[in-house]
Amino acid sequence: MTTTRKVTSLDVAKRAGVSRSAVSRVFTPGASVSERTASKVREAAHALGYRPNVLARAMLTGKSKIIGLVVAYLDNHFYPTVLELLSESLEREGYHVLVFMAAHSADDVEDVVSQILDYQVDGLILASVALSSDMAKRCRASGVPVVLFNRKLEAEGELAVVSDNRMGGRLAADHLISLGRTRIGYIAGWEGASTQRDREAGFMEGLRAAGLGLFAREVGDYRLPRAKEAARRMFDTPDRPDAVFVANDYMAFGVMDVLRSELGLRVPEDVALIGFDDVPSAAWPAYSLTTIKQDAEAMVTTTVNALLSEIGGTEVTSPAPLPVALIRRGSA
Amino acid sequence: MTTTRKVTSLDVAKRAGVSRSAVSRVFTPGASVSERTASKVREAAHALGYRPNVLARAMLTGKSKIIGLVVAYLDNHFYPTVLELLSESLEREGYHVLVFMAAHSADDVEDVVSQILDYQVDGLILASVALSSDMAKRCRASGVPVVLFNRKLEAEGELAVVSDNRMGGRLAADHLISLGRTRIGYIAGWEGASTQRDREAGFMEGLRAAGLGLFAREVGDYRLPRAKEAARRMFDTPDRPDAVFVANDYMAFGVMDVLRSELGLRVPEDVALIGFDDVPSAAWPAYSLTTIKQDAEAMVTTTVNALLSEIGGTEVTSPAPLPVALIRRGSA
DNA sequence: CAGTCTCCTGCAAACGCATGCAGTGAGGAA
DNA sequence: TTCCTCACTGCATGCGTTTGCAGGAGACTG
Repeated sequence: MTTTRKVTSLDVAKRAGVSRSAVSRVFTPGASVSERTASKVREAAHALGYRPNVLARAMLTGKSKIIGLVVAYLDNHFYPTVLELLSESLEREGYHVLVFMAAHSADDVEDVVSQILDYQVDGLILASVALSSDMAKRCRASGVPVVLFNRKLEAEGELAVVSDNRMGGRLAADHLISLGRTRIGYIAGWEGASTQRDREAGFMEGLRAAGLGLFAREVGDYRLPRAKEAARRMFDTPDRPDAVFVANDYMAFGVMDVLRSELGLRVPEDVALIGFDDVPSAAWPAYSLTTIKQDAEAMVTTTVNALLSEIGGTEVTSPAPLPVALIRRGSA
Repeated sequence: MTTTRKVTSLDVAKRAGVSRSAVSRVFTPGASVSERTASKVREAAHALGYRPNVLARAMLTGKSKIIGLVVAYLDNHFYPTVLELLSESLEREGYHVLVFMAAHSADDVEDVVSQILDYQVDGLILASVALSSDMAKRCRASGVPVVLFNRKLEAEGELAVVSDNRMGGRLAADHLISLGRTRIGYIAGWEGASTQRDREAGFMEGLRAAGLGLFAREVGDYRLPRAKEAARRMFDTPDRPDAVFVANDYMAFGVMDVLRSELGLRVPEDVALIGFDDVPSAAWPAYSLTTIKQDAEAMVTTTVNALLSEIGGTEVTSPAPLPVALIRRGSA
């Protein structure tokens, strides 16, 4: 193994016949260098294969150009999409994404956030995961801006980017009601999540507005197996709902599978089904899932803007909830 | 904004009445410290909220404890799964994952790899993406071990972890033949990928062994829209195949959608369909896709082991292709 | 009690870079 | 010519750690 020694700015400096400062300035946009030395340096750098060491620069400037991302559920296809968008968007701004997987326990999140802070990240995005207010404090103490993605914290004034989940729930209710359904059920997500609470609240509001009550309720915790169990409990009985709103698409797929494959029910004839998120596979004909669309792109753009502003020193407040839309497909 | 100043090892040292070296040693496993000072330091550190700066440590030791991951297709559900496994597995070893999205062009990969190297990563995993041998050389020059995940490079002796794609293709062929199908088609992935080539080679081998030729061939490039177009070209004709092997599950879903929803064909009665990967949704009843299972967990474990060995200085050679298995479901 | 060993500790030098400061030279104005 | 300005450059310092080295203090042996 010909472990070639690492090539530093000094090597380039020597080869170009200038000082280390000069080569540093060549790689620092906006610094004062003559075109003559710049080209000498560039040539030497290229010949030696030199590129500035981001870590060393980070130490000095205090800016690591890396953003920490905590994420929990990658099996819910919404999050891979978001990750992809986020990463592309941040790369465009010269940042990169350090990914941390969190189990769902608060302890774990705590632990993970500590680890992230060790990397001197310039910012922190928490997706699908909440943050203890204690932890939030520690982040602020480290001067690391954090934004919650698709989750909000009631108590604190934490920066959060969310869709209008309440309106989404309302749209779902209105749609099912407009279809003439009356025995309407709800399969909830994880009760600790603000998305779950808001979607349910909006949904209930819609039912109430039509003078209806909830016919049945189960909780699926945003997990596939739990959602399927929930569906069985709710529908494997003669006195079953004729419509159901499921708190996200991922669970809705499982519910639809149970309805059609296990219980032999027809969707939407026997039961109308509506999900939330509009993940790509919701559009696939095998499911053709009617759903409430969250605009992932807008959410990501908003998140990145907010985060970068905050990093730039601008005090920023949580943006308004982003609009959602009913996407009518075959299932309702 | 009460931008609390960053707390350094010196602060801790002063508070604990010791030197910086002492606190450093407390946080360096295996260093020589008395229990007495260790506890003093730990207490001071806790009180001040001190944690060692990973970046500073990285500069000195040359080990950043971060692994670069380049990935291209996150819409193919195989890769989110892998990312999750990879990240968890590496976190367990004290590493973290810096994610880079690559477009599919070689230029872009080149560019992305350069960026990664700037971060002084300890290792590099390239998933779903190939590497020019020139780039490989540069990595080796930087002393950064790289392993290709689910892709191999014919030319170079690059470390690569792959399944036995050839055997997978063979299994697919054998199975379709055992079903009595004779007009058998193939929808290829991106022709630049070794997975595509190997799967097709194994498949052809199976057909030949049964004295059959390929009835039809189209290419889907591992992209959903292209796969659907390919399916239309292949099946929207009276003289159509009675079975088709699709180079991965992601495309197979699209193909099945076209067959059933657009062309009104029955699967498997009219056409038997078999995919590759065994992504989680292949098991969902709406598709119930017969497929060749790649053992993602084993692939990840193997990858991590190889990478860590290489980082540890052990020269390592590409492991043998990992076993695959036919998963019989409803589609064939 | 002297000598030796062991264990622990602090000093200082790195790691690779950015940046304030002072100094150089060239060019322009008077 | 002289003085000032301005664009450029190098020196030296510092970012927050780790670590080789040498010194100090006990502990142990004889």
